[in-house]
Amino acid sequence: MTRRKESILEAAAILFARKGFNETSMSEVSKISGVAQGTIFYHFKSKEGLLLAILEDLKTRVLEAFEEFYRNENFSCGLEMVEGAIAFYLDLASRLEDRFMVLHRHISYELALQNPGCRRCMEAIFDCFVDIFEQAIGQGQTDGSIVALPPKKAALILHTMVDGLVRLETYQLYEASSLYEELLELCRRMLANTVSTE
Amino acid sequence: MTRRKESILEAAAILFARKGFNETSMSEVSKISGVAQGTIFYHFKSKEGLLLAILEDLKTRVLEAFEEFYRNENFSCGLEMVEGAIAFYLDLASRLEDRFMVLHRHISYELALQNPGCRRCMEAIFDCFVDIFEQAIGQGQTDGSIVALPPKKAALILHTMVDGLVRLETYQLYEASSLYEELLELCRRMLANTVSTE
DNA sequence: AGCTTGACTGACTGATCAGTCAGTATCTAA
DNA sequence: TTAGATACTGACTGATCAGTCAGTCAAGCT
Repeated sequence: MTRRKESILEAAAILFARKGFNETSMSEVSKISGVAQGTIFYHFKSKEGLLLAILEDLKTRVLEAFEEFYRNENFSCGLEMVEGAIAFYLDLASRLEDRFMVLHRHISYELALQNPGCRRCMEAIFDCFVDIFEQAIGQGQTDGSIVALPPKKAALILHTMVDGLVRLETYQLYEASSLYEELLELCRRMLANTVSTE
Repeated sequence: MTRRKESILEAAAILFARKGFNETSMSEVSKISGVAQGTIFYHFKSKEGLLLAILEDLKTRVLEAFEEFYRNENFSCGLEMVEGAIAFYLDLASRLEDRFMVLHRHISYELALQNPGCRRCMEAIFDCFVDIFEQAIGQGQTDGSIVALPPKKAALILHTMVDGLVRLETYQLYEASSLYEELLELCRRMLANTVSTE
């Protein structure tokens, strides 16, 4: 990846995230990235191709972070791993704020509907997120820290909750960070196995 | 409200919901609504004014539904009222599917940032949703069916969960309706007061 | 030196779109 | 009946934008 290509990708990600895809013109991307407009079309075949490249790049980063989470995994029980997964997710969303905003834009879902490559990419990202929660719940059910419930469904709901917090932050509708402790507490109550297995 | 104006509003709501605001041209709105393009600008001062009118109309409908919910309120305890509120929200989102999709579009939040009237409208809708949950939680804490926790924060998280389910349905990422029972169960565990108050 | 190639440039184009406007039709009330 | 108001029309305009293309430039090879 040349430096030029990277700076186009970075500028486009920021603009698509903050202004939106259709609200951003290629001449703006060229201005912000400091690259001539023609150069963008030399590296990316179209505006949509540029969006796809941003999503592919995000997929790579998410999968890397995902693997790191498992490598450093060191939780005393599944319930604690769920808490770790929530913290991991929120940390990732904050570090990759602009990329998550692009991911949350409708345009990405619309592109996924008409472009199989994009759909595979979006699914990989989404599956990765849900997987973390599902693994943690599965482990918790094995070690007895989490109550019996369908792991996949609970993982989807968990992801929805945590991602909702990220959305609240994005839209600045509420001081979302102040909800973090509450969210953890509610998730614990939601999942914790209160019946002793001994 | 003339019949012409209504059909413009209806067509625009459907198009803005399914295709997006910037992806919909005024000539499409005119074609679908069966009204000349000039007529749209006779009734609405601009394309953004049309979006604002859709949101104002939604606000009216939501506030009406909200009042009806309270009128028919007949729950044995606060926890049951929370369940009723979740059912109410999902039913409303399904009946007003297209309007909710418009509400979920970034463009609505962006318009709210630059147009105070739009912001007041969006806040009224949002507050109304969170209020239902907050009232229910408050009642549950009074009657002892719901555990002690900050009602506003818990209401925000509840809304996030239920709205997340609506989003899953919109994006067709998962057979979301199959999550309904699970969601109810998790919310019950999350909020239920397990300590006897007697 | 001469040749090739990949990176890069920015002026240009055809298409699209929001919004305008001059004019027509329909209604209403005196 | 008619004058004025309100509702409606669709061709038109100026602006914007994605994408193109003819050509420059520098690095590497022979």
